[in-house]
Amino acid sequence: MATSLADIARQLQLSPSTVSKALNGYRDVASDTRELVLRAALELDYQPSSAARNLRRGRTDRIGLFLNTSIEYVVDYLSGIIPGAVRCSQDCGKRLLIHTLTDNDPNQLLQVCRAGEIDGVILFSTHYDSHTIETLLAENFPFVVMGRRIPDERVSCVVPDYYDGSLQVMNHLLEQGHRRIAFTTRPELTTANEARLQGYLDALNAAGIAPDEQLIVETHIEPDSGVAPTRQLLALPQRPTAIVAFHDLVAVDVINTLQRAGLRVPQDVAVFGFDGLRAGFRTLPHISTVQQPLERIGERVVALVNRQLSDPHAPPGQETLPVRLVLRGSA
Amino acid sequence: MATSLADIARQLQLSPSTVSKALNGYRDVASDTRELVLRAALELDYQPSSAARNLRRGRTDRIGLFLNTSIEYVVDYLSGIIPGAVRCSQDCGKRLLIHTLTDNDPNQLLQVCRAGEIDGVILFSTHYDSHTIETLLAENFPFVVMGRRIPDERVSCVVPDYYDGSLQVMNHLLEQGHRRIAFTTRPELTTANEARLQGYLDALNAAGIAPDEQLIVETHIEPDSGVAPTRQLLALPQRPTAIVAFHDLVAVDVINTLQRAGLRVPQDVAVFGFDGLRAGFRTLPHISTVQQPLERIGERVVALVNRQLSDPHAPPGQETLPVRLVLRGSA
DNA sequence: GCAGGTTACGAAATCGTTTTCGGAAGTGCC
DNA sequence: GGCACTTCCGAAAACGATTTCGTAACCTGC
Repeated sequence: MATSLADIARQLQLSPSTVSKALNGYRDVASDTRELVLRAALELDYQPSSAARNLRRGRTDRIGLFLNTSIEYVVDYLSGIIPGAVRCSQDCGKRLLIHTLTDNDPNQLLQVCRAGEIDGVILFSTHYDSHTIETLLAENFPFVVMGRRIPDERVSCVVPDYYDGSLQVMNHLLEQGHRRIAFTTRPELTTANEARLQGYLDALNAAGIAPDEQLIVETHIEPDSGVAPTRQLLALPQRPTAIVAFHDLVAVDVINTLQRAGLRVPQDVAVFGFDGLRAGFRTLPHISTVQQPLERIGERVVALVNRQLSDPHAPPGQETLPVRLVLRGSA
Repeated sequence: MATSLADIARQLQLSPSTVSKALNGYRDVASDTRELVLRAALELDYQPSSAARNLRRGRTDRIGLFLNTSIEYVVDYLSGIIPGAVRCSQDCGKRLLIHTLTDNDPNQLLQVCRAGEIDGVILFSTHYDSHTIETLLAENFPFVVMGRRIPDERVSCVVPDYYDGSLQVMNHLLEQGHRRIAFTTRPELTTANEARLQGYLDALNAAGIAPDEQLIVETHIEPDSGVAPTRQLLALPQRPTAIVAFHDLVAVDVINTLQRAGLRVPQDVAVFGFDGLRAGFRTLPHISTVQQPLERIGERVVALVNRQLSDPHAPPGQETLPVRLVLRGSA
């Protein structure tokens, strides 16, 4: 049986109210008694009942994040985000909790919010769901979308500047003299996708190069899904001298495939990825990439949730964070 | 403001008790009223306050898992475990929550347990901590250790059969005619480590081969940490024809390094990993490995926690799950 | 009609905190 | 001594659900 406030009160011949106030730093307590209480609490390993406290206070000081099917890049991305998010939560006096969804049921998210298990929620781009967002807005529940820009000015979100990243990559390659630059893109139409592709096209355009449709190929992030597109590119009569993958995990496939075909990276073909996940260190050479400020994204996301928590009327924040070219060897 | 039991009660001219009983399936309620209540609850999007319910019931139906510094292989391992763990929790009527530790403070784990935020906890091998375990035992708090055997029969744990896995790998390689087989091991002395090494030695011994100390090298799981040991092995006057890495992520480095040195995998050097993480699909060829039954581990771990929850006097369970050789190309 | 049983509901206690409010004791000042 | 003020503490009311227990009302069978 866990020790309660009443236990301490009984032992010290005090009332629970006084004990509570001593522990919560009310000025309402003599410093002697506070000393006593603190000592007793420490001695008894007292930890206030989270349920009781949450019930009474009407809040939990917890921020939730939902993990759906454990897609590889989600987990990888998540682990990049977490240090920043955890640090920021701590600074705000909150704790970050990762919830698992059974069957990826988006309703569970709403249930958890309505049950008051968390005060605010971070929405991962992969379970963007307009019904969820509408409901959260309607119920006035604090939330922030991470990694995707939502075309609704009432929702807060934090996104990396994919467009600029794409421009940076292209300008770097163009400066190096590359003229035939291939680009892999996702089949789905997301704002991130569009931004990357637009950067690619704009950069080519600015350099006076007409885009070649054969150099734009589609691929997924599944294992090996970058292999076929790479082979396809190599089979072209005039093969590209650089390949920009929309994600580091795809770049891994690209590099492996190139090397398998006897080509040297970056001498024969330069390769770029996006995101700056740890997977980029698992090839030789390491992957040159558009580094997302992962820790900072985690930090800002939590900060925006926290702003909504401390001021219910705070305006939503839509933040675009700068990305950074990291040259590691593959380009 | 969220709707409460009282709101429904007021609307239907009933008492909160009756509403509660209707929602919780007591036989104590006329089926007509139950209908009414259920309909009203649905209509009002009613969700019981988690805090109130937990407080009153003295339990949360939540199982916790703690994520410390997001080490790459931890996250990767975790994502393998989770589907099974989530499924099993759901079957037991529980939910799985992943907690983040600030500053990796093991005390936070105890605090969360004592605060009654969760009913039971899954201890990840990476934060094995004898003080934590002693305390949990002393306070009679349900927990199960995952991935590491604890030399204390009061502790439940679930581990893959590393020893057998090591034997299987070695026997496979020996059958293929390999005689000079290198083995990478971790500097730390863990039971898993010992088991793998023992399997290696026993298999060599059974084949009448004297172990060569030069073929046993130490390495970490950091990016590139498998590179130097591989080069070291290649520099030997008589280089090994097979390399067994203690982890898939190390095997990635090994393969990259070999290929970089112009050697073909598996023709010139065969490579094995351990664990069967997705990283194994990110090389060409894919990594042959000792596949852990990840989903099943997740499932059993939750099942053991749940057993302790439903029967406080259930004996601890120490389960060793069989592993399986998966040949994917690198050996 | 009446004892005994069942059915359907509500009153009230309870879980362990927090927080408001009131009051006793002490202090300072004229 | 009286008044105002501060300091410290406790009583008690919440928070929102669950659960025990009591009790009307209704049935059933003799």
